Order: sequence, then C-alpha cells, then structure tokens
Amino acid sequence: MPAQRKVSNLLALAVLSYLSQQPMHPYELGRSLREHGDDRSIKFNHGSLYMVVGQLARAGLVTEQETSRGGQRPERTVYAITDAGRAELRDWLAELVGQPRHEFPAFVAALSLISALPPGQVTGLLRQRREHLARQRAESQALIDTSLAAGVPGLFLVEEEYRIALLAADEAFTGQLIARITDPGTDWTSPWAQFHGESAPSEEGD
Amino acid sequence: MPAQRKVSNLLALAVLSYLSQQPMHPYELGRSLREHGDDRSIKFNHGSLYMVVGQLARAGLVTEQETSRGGQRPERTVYAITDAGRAELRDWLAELVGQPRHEFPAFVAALSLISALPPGQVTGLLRQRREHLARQRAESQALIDTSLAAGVPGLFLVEEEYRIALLAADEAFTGQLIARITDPGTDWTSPWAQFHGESAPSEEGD
DNA sequence: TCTATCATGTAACCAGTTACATGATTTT
DNA sequence: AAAATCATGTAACTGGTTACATGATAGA
Repeated sequence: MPAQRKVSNLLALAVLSYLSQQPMHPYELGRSLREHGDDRSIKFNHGSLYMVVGQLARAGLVTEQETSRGGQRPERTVYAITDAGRAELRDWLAELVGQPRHEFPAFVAALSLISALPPGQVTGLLRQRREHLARQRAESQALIDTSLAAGVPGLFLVEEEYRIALLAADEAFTGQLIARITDPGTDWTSPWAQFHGESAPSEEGD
Repeated sequence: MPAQRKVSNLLALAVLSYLSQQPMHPYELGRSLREHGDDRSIKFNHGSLYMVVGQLARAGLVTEQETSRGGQRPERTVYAITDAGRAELRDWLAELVGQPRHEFPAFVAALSLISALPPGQVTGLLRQRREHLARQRAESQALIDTSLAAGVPGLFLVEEEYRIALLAADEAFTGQLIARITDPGTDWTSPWAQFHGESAPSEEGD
C-alpha cells in the first residue's frame, strides 16, 4: 500500500506549494488561492484552511515562523514550509500525476441507479445536462482566453484545458446516450419503459 | 439555492433505490451493493452504511419496519422506504442527471500546481499515467464484456461506459500534454525548465 | 457616525472512517 | 475442536463545515 499521507486533504498540497514560494499566514494563503483561481481546482473554505495548516504543522511539514501583531489586528501566525514539507510536496504531486486513483463522480452514481427513473424523463434530463455542460465548457474557454490575453502563461492554465477535455467527452457521451434511449432499435429501452408503465420515448427533438 | 438535501452522501441515494425495491436490513444492503458492483460507482464501507441509514431514518426518508432476531444472531433491524423517501429518490436522481455540479478530481488539483515539478520529471509521470489509464480502461471494458455475456442488460452498465468515455478523454489529453511539453516549439516549456535549473526535455520515446 | 465589508481567528457541531465486539458457520 | 470467516452491530476517533466573535477600515 502506498504509504498513507499524514495529511490527505488536497488543500494541503496547495498550501505546501504556496509556502514553498514564501512564508505566509493562513488568511493570506486563502487570498492567494482565490486570486490564482485555484478555488476552481481545489475545494476550500475559510475554515478548512486553518484546519489543514494546523494538521500540516502537527505533521512537521510546516512550522510557525513568527507570530506578529500588526497594529491592533488579531495575531497573525506566519508559517513556513520545512524540508520534510518540500519532500512531501514533490512526492505527493508525482503520485497524483503518475498514478490515477479511482474516483467517484456524482454522475456515475446517478447512472448506476438511472433505471429508477422512467426513460421518458431521463431523455429530457439528459438534454438539460448537455446544455449545462456546453455552457460550462464555454465559460472555461472564456476564462482561458481572457487569461491568456492578460498575459498568464499557458502552463498555468492546463488544468482548465483538462476540465474542458472532460466536459467535451461528457457532452459527447450524453448525446450518444440520448440517441440510444430514443433509438427504437435498441433492446433495453422497451422493458425499461414498461417497468415504469410507459411506452418507449420518441426520438423527437434531439 | 437548490434546497440542500437533508442527507447528502450519495450512498444514501443507493440505499433509497434499493429500499424502493424491497425492505432490507443494512448488512443485506451492503451485500446487494457489492453484488451489483455498485461499489465501483459509490464509495462505501461497512461503517458508513449504518451511519447513512441512521441519517435517513432521522430524516424520515426510511423507517424501521421490524426488529427481528433470527436464531441467536444479533438483532437485525429491517428498514423500509417511506413516501417522502421515494419522492427524495426521484428528485435527487433528476437533479444529478440534469444539473452537473462542479467537481474536484485530484488530477485537476495536481495540474494546477504542476509547475512545482520540473518538466523532465513530469513527462515521465505523464507517460506512466497514460499506461495506468489504458489499463483501467481495458479492465472496464472487460467487465462490460463479461457482464453482457452473462446476460446483464446494457441499461445496468451505462455507468461503466461513461467511465470508459472519461478515461479515453483523459488518455488523449495526457498524450497531447506530453507532446506539448516535449515539443521544442512551445513557448512555455523553456522558462519552466529554467526555473528548475534544467534544460528543456527532449521528445524521445513518446 | 452608522453600517457594511475586510481581516483574522476559534469553537461547536456533524459526517465519515477505523477499530472493536460477539455469536454463527464453515473449514482444517 | 481450533481457526478462520461470515454476519451483524456499536463506539471512539478524526476530519471538515458552519457558525460565532471581534477589531479595522471604508462607504453612505
């Protein structure tokens, strides 16, 4: 087994990465993450940042560097990455890139139970889905375009391109699924429809 | 905002679906889930089942139907779905199919921080990744083939086909990314390599 | 100057995982 | 009959989210 990480939350990876550039206090980390749009790639909220930084500190991957009070503001604790932290960052990143793990997207769960809805309703929902996906894809593309125009190097936009690739594949799959359900030649639609007391859905409007 | 679900764990969706067929006790639910291979689509373990069933009961979406003791075995509590539970099942499924939510796959996180690794190492890792993906895709395909041969209707294998579609897209993207990094014509590889004190990686072996 | 928003952190709560417990079968 | 595995559940712990608290600045 691959040596369970002491801190498994992916937010910790981002924290290590940012701290490898320069020491910061948690709030500043949050600001930086948002500014760089990393909140699109890594789930986080105010609370989880403090939690993760605490975990990293307990694990010895970061240390309190100074506890300064600027003016009358609450104490801000600045953290710095340690050598162990740098090693963890490299090792963890390498693992994530080199060894894809089995994940559980919500749509997979939904598909595995899809027979609980009648096929007529499902085709409608799938059409809706396709539109949502197209819109999301367009948004991602727009984000890339404006970023590039603003001078952001392409290297820092690969994750967005990856997202687009997945969205496109999802869209294509969704379209094919609609076709298969509405295609009267398919074997599995009729029993499905009958189970729900429906007749097979027509192929209008695809 | 879309009326936060009282129980948000996707395992609960599967539980509702299975209980809509017939009442069962938690352990039996677990067995059924594994037998149908739903553990590939929905993350669960022994403990989380009991938790989720408890949550569903508190939310009124399922009820204890009977508490039978068969022989000397520990008490088995059998649960049945309620009308509210059936409504929740339909509504939740419809939402999941019709409105794709923003998700956070690990590889997206890794890509967003990829500049922390030197490009030479990254290309190697990406090649590794591509092989892993190909293997996973082959496994999924094999699973589909044997299931179909065993008489499982295609309707119950769509989620596996979806997974294959995503894996294929991922593979393709990974290949293109390797090409872009090793392509000496690309603008973003050189500064990246220099930042790590490397020369740009060559395009051998792709 | 009152109100809103920013900046910063802590505490309480809930969800999820791991470990424990125990009687019943089956295998050796 | 001892050991392993199945069947079933509970309890303890850890991770994550939401809500709370509070001084500082900026806008009305």
